Parts: sequence; structure tokens; C-alpha cells
Amino acid sequence: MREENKNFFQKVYAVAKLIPYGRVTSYGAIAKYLGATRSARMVGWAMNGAHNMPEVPAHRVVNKIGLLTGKHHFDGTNLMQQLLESEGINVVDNQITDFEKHFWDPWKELG
DNA sequence: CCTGTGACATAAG
DNA sequence: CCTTATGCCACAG
Repeated sequence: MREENKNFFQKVYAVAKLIPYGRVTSYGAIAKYLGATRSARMVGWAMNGAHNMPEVPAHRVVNKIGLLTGKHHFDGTNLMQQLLESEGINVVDNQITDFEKHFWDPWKELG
């Protein structure tokens, strides 16, 4: 594994850590910020490895429509939803309500 | 080196 | 609105 490859993961983790409390973002947004707009899937893959990263709020990362597609990767079936709701984010049917309102775009906020 | 896979995104039917 | 198909790219085996 080349260091650059690791850097990709580190970037993903770094951006995820920057997500403010009560905010959420999308895989695509992070991918875009990393300069790999079409590698949104890799962000998800990186999130898979983020389980060892307690400081990485993977639950704040959802797909572009605010759907909790990755909830199955958490312990319980609704843990991800509970975490989001605990941050003041309403989730209905695995989907974040007022997603745009809570959306946090790293490209916009950091770039 | 090649194949399979993935927590996505977009387009088409 | 639904399902399929394709692109994308890095990682794991």
C-alpha cells in the first residue's frame, strides 16, 4: 500500500472529523473535496475502515439524499438513526428530514 | 496481475 | 416511482 493511498483514507477521516455536531454530509461531497468526485464509493469504503476510528462520526455521512444507506454497518439496526437523532437530526424511514438544512458541504465550508 | 467488491452517483427504461 | 445498467477507483484476496 502506498502512502498516497493511505492519505486518501486519512483525508476521508480528516474531513469526517471536521463535520460539526448536528450536521451531516454526503459521500459524494467528501469525495469531491478529496478531488475524487467519482470515487464516492471509496469514501464509503474508507468509512468501513473508520470503525477503528472512534473520532470519526461515520453516522454523519450519508448518501446525497440523506438516506442512511450505511446503517447496516452499525451494531444495531437503528443505532445510526439514534446517534443522529441525539444530535437533533430527525430521521424518518432511514432518511434525514430537512437534509439540506443539516447538510454540511466540505467543499463549500472548507474550500 | 486479475477478479471481486463496495456505506455512491447518474442515466435510462 | 421502480428496477437495471454503467462508470468510477481504490482495496482485498
